[in-house]
Amino acid sequence: MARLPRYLQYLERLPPDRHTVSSDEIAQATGVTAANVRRDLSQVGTAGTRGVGYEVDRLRAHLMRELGLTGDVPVVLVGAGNLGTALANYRGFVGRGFRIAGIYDVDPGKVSRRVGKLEIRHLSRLHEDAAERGYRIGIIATPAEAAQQVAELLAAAGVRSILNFAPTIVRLSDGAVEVRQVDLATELQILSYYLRSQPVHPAAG
Amino acid sequence: MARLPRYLQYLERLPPDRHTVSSDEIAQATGVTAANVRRDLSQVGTAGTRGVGYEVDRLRAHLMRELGLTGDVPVVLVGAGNLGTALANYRGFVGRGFRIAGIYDVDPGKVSRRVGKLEIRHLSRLHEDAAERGYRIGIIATPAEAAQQVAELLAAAGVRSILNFAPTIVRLSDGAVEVRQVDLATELQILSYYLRSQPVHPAAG
DNA sequence: TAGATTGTTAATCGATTAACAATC
DNA sequence: TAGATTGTTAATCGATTAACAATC
Repeated sequence: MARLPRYLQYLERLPPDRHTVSSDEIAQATGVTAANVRRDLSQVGTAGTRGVGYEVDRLRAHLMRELGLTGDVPVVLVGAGNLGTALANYRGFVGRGFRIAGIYDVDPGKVSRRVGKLEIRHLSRLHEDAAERGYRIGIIATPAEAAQQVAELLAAAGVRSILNFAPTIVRLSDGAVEVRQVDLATELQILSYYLRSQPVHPAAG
Repeated sequence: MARLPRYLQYLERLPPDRHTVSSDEIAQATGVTAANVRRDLSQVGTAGTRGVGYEVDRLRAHLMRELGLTGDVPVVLVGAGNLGTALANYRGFVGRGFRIAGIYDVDPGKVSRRVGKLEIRHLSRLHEDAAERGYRIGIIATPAEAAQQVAELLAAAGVRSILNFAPTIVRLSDGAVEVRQVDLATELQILSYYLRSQPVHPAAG
């Protein structure tokens, strides 16, 4: 269920003195209906208390377990350009159970340079490193032309989930690999769709 | 309809000698069912030819018009850190109808530096610039703490669609502003959910 | 004509919601 | 007890799909 991470995100911003939370509060904060929140939570086996709500700590722990965020999922990043570097430095991952455990590129000008604490390694080392470091999730931040090939390398290296930022669709025949496409231009196009019928709006407010 | 951009993306990668395309081909390439493709296309008023398929050029032009990609949508970017810089340089926008028309930050160390052809401007100038440059879409690439306030500034400046990369949920009371959340850690968490029940997989293949 | 493929109907499926009994 | 809030049922809604007549 794609909403669980949103609930978790909300819980994590709650002040530490909040001990319980109601489905209605979660709903308000996340833009979901209260009935839907309760349904989602009961579906993943969370127990609230009638008349009281959900215990924040237990709910958070439960959601993290449910999402497989058991502390430390090693993530491998391919592509050390602008976007790759930004992702490697992205603060949002810290404390959410993920750790960038390796960065790869094929550009000799980039290989062996450092990004934060990690040294960029040549892509040819991906396979051997994977066995050792146990990469579970792969991020593709390469140019479009390289994405398909990188996806296949990642799959062959045992990665079972891929997040693709390259502006191209990658297809893997292996059904066991989950691929999520984050095409930034596509996101803009979706937004643009909503602009469609709106008049140009002068600066207001 | 959030699938239109995917169809368009597929059409754009087609070799120039392809004159027609069938719903089945689009379906295969984008991972949607053929019936769904036909339904989507007919819903936006595209006409195919029975027994032949869709004319590529006409379909592409139609989708672009439908998505409001009439050449040049000015996009404003707030936050000139790693992620903001990466976004400003992102190749995927070019040729997809978008143009980063302004970059803003509040850090004096960044203001008036250059990113590509653009000079980073102080956020306090956003409102006046907006009237002049007609920003339609805003991208938030700031730290989480600043995101809500930036969203409000953007809305007040007349921006009607916001893409938020900061790892926090922003809420705008103004229903006329569409906000899309692209939380990178959330994307990973969704992937992680699919890893959940899978055994750790040794490097294969 | 024969083969291909659209556009659309009708059936199905799943997700959402309102509502309320259960219960703290 | 009275007020609050869950968990779940049943109704609703919308999206997906199979299937096929229409038609190139």
